[in-house]
Amino acid sequence: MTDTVRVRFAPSPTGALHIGGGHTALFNWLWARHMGGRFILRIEDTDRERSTKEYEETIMSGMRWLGLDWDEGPDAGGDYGPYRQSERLPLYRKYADQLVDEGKAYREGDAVIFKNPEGVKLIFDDVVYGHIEVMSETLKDTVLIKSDGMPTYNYAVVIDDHCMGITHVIRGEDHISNTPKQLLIYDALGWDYPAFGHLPMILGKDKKKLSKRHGATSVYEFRDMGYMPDSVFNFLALLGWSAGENNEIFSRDEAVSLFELSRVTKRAAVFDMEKLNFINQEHLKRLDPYTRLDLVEPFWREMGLPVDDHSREYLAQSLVVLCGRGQTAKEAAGYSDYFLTFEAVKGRYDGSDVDDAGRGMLRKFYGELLGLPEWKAPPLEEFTRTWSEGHSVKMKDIAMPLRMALTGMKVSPGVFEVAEHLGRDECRRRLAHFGFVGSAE
RNA sequence: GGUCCCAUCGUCCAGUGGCCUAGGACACAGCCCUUUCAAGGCUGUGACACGGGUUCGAAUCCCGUUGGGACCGCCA
Repeated sequence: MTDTVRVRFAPSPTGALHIGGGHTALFNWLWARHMGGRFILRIEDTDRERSTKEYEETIMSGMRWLGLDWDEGPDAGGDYGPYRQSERLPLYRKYADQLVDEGKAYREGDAVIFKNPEGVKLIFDDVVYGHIEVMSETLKDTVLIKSDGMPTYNYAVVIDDHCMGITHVIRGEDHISNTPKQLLIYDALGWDYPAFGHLPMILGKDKKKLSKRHGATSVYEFRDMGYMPDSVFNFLALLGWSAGENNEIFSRDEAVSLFELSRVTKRAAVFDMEKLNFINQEHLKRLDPYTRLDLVEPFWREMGLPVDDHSREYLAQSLVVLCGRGQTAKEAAGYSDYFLTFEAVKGRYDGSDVDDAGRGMLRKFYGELLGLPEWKAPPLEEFTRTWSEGHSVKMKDIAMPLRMALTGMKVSPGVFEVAEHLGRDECRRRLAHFGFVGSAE
């Protein structure tokens, strides 16, 4: 039991779950699950100014959204709690006092400061970056306890990782230069080092560290844009790791079984929206219609469409007809409004692009079409093809107006599939509205 | 400035001394399919930063150069 893997994600609750934080959490989670270990959530709320309970909540729900469940944490409990640093103050105090007593640290005002030794070679073998060594004289004295009684990051992280039995410290590459400082504290306390595995940074398109300037950066923004948790998960997992040469679209379970910390790459990765779009579309395609419906429905509602006027069956089938069009649930919702209401069509199209001569032909054709015995896509298409040949008009000259009248869009799924799904009566109603079908005369 | 890290197509990855005239994916271009758009199929453009070594042999190892990045807070 003592040698099971224990990893942690230790965010500070000073903002929503950032895409970089999500990446770090994800890799920790993958390693824990792959190894059958424990994934711990620790809240590093030692910045009294900026930490809030609300952000703590936001971060946790962001992780839940991504499907990263933790075994120990502020809400989950565990044998190594408390899991909020603000609640572990006596512990930090205790070791700080010990360090002062041993002459390894000194007090300055209310603060406790670690005395930086000289001539010590600090060495660690990073699971990802390999052998790294730094001489202690390149470092300075570091504050352990701040004047307000709170521990600093570099100190608390050591105490907690040790006391919580963390076996692998997996975090962003920006912490590599912090590691030697922490090593000094491990040494001073006579503790063994955990294994360290630093993760490559995630950059924006301009190759600068990802920030708000790059648009969406909190995982919630991706949810709101219509991305699936599974695809954000998949995409993030691909930043700095690969599951093998021909395996880019995968599930959580597949990632868990394939993941290897030693296969993580060192080079910073650029966050590429295009790739995320592709991955999301792939995951969307693989969904069964009703699950897809659950994803799209909120966006239809957001658009003010009459979702409740239709059956679940009809709505799900609408997405089947849509057939993978749209890279996000939001796009899919936007591409399919005409299935829910004719109003959307009327808002886009008024039939004025058809001249009188054209209208005459269309009335003749649509009149016959609407009279067909079977209202199914194949016979509709078959009839249309035959008719267009018989009257020497191009297929698209009679199919396109139909598309416009039915969907109000130049672009849609196969128009006969759309017509079938809409039903004969609804099609007649829409065609009649634009005068494409003769009212009695 | 000091310390540390990184360096393969525009982007994400594969590649761990010979299988590499460097492979896949996204994006891009063309073609096919076709009632539009997607999807799908096919084809193409496109990279080992540079210079020295080591070696019979280097994208892979070593050194240097250049270019990026991180850290150097009583932030985390």
